[in-house]
Amino acid sequence: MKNSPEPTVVVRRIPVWKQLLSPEQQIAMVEDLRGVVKAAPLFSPVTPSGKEMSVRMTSAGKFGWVTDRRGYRYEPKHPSGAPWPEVPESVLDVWRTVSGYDRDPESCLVNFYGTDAKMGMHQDKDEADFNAPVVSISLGDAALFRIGNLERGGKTESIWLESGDVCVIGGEARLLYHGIDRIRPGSSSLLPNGGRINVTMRVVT
DNA sequence: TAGTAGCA
DNA sequence: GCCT
Repeated sequence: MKNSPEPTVVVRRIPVWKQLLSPEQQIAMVEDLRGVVKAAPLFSPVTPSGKEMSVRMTSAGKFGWVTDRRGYRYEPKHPSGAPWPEVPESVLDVWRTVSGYDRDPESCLVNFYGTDAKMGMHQDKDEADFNAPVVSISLGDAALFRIGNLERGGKTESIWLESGDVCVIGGEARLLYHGIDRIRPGSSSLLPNGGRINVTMRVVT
């Protein structure tokens, strides 16, 4: 992969590389992610308030992000008790290309969005060190990504993230509220059954 | 409040 | 899209 290319666009201090991954790289990554899901099956997380999230998720790496009535946190094992699988090399390559960070990620969260899935506005703040960025990879159907402010409320900006796009949430943007408003069904043929995969990598400790 | 529904 |  190219070394530290310039981002295509920057939205609210979040750099976005459109089509950083070629179609061939996207296909290979999806194949790697199928291996992750086989070892650590997708589950439907429940928020601390007891509501089921519309995305299904799993993780790879040393820690995986989970939520249930006990709260949001990183855990060293899948809810089944099995250890999380290794982060695929294809995914790590993206981190090393765009993160600008020395340490490798300790957590790789894999979120699957069906046609109707959404993600409400939130901050990523379950990590110990906000100096490390969050790197996000989009695969499959396009998603409307909304970026807000350091506190709830106020004006927001949106951008469509398409298959192969990568963005980095770091620096001054690290704690911005953000979310996914909707998925555009049929916008990609990468996933035979449609939907979107979002892969996010983080340093957790 | 990593949620939802309702109205326009 | 805006509101909560």
